This record gives sequence, structure tokens and C-alpha cells, in this order.
Amino acid sequence: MNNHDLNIFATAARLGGITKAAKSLSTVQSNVTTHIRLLEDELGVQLFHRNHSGINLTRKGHELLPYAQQMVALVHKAKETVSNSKEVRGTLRIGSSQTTAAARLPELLKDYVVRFNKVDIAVETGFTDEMTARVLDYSLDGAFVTGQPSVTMTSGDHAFARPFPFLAS
Amino acid sequence: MNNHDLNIFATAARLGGITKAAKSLSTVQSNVTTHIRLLEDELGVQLFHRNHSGINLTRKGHELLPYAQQMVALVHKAKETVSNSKEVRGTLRIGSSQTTAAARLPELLKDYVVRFNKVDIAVETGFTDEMTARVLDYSLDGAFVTGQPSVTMTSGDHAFARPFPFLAS
DNA sequence: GCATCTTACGCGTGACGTAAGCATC
DNA sequence: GATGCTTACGTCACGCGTAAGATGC
Repeated sequence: MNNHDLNIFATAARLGGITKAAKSLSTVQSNVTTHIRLLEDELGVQLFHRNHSGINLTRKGHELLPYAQQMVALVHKAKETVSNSKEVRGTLRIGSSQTTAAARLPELLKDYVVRFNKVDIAVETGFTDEMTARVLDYSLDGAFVTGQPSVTMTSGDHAFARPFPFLAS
Repeated sequence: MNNHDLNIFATAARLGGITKAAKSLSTVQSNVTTHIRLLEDELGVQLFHRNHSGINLTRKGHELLPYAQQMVALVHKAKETVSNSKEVRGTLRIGSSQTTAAARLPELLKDYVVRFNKVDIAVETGFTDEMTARVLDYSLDGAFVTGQPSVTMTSGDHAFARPFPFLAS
């Protein structure tokens, strides 16, 4: 059972006919029949009553339908969410030493939050080596760590870190 | 993008390695690589950072993961719901004339609700021809309709209607 | 050298579309 | 005969697994 089968099933259910579903999906009757048949075989239940004038959902078909619809919607939403990069949004996860967080971050982030107002900022404080490790395993997007003589920023996910200014001295 | 790809992706993300995912899925590295690659190509984004010691989710990968997990869970739940017929549950949708509903149904359903206590009963009242049509197009499981000289039951979905007694006279 | 991921490639299964078969109106 | 679903079948592509390549420790 994959979402392709389920999409075919849901379309056939919605349109009330295999021929109609085939047209709507730009394929032929036999493929729709086959996929529904396979789905029925796999689940071990009948999903449609076949009539001379089309098809009707059985009880089991009615049970499956919401899952199928949800699945189709979920795939669509996943694609949309991941592919759409028009707007910068999400969560910027940054690490920092406690002193830096208190002393310098507010000033630094002031402009950022205005420009990228759809981005949530999550600041986590900790020791330098810990923060560095978390940048390297990508569980933080970047961190302000103390080096001598200046505070520098480490960045793992460059694409996202770019709008964020590096900090010198 | 199908749930097979997403399952592979989610497994690789969970285990933090393509080799590990391959073993867990009883397949070989190359297939896991290929599927993830295809997913990345289709979405136009990179999902993993590749390291010498394994893989880590990118930001986009982190965005996709919950969808993938939800998808896998949904398929599982759909199969379970539809395939499991051990227990009789669901909704029994029956039609009836108004007089029959008032006069005879309570007595008839009394035993039923005790025996199949997981089944919800939905009674709809209406005219004989209307009820008959709704049984024939499977939007009702059965109906009590008036015929001369007795009240009979019409049943569409036999598998489910069987535990329900036919009514004579 | 050992671990990782990637790429190349041959083979078999599976999906697609054409076409014929049934049934109903 | 028109409409709708099913079955049979040939063709082609996709996915699988083997094996070699690349890179880092």
C-alpha cells in the first residue's frame, strides 16, 4: 500500500467510477482497476461494490477513505513545506556562552528579528566545546564561542546562517 | 515521493547512517542512497549532510522528518484499521419508516446493542422508496420498509448485516 | 586497512497501455 | 450498441543487488 494506490482509490471513490478516475488521473481503466484490486488483495477486504453504473464504497472502503485522503494531503503539504523556500522562516538555533548571550546577543539580534520576522530564535548557552560539537553535528545552526582574543561565530548550515552576521571582536 | 521513500528517509534519519538503515530495512546501501537521492532531487533540497562517519539531517531534512514519520504511522494505522476484523465495530446505518422506528425498533435493537456494543447505531427515517434507494447505493446498511402485508428488511452490505435479524411480520 | 557514502551496471519484476471479454441497460 | 468494469498480454522502465570507486580516519 503506497500513496499512489491510495490516491487512485480516493479519486475513484470521489468520482464514483473507475473510468472517470482514469480520465482524471490521465491513465486508463485497466490501471485503476489493477491498483484497486491490489489494494483490496493486500488488505484482504473489498473496498468497492461494483455496479453496472459505477462503483460504491463498501463499509471497509468508507473506513479507508479518510486515511487515503489524509495521506494525499500530507504528501502535498510535505512537498510544499520543504520545497518552498521563497520566504525565510523556521527556527534559528544558536548557541552561546552565558556571558556573550547576556552582553552582546540582544544588540546583535535586534536587526535580525525585524528583517526575518518569520524566524524563531532559540538561544542555548553552554561551554565552548559543547557548543562547537553541536554545530558540527548540525543540532545547532551556529554558535558564538570564545576564542582568543575575539568572539567568533561557527556556522554549520551555511545556507541558513548567511543572513546572520559574523561577529568580529 | 511515496511512503516507501519516506520510510527509508525516516529510518536513515533515525539511525544516523545509510548502512545502518539498509541493514534495518533488509536491503543494501546503494538502494538507500538512491532513494534518498531521488527524494532530494524531487524536492530540490538536500536532506542530509554527509560525513565520513554517517549522515546528519539538514534543516530541510528536519522539516521533512515529522511528515515522513506521520506518513509511515498513517499507513500502519490504515492497514490495521481496515484489515482487523476480529471485533465487530463501526456504525450500523439503518433506515426505517417513522412508525416502524417508533413502534418496533427499540425492541429489535435491544439485544443487538448488548451483543455488539462496539457498534454505533444510526437510524434514519424516511419514505420506503427513498430508503430502498439508499440501501441500493450503499449509503445505508439496511432498512425496514413497509411491504404488504409485512415489514421486511432490505440489506445491501450482507457481511455486516448478517448479525442483524431479518424481521418478519 | 577499515569505515563510510556514491556510482555503474546487469537482471528481473512490476507498471503501463492496448485490446479483447463480460455484463447491464 | 453504448457504457462500465475485468482480464490477458506485450513492452518498457524502474528498483533491486553486486561490485567497483571515492573519501576520510
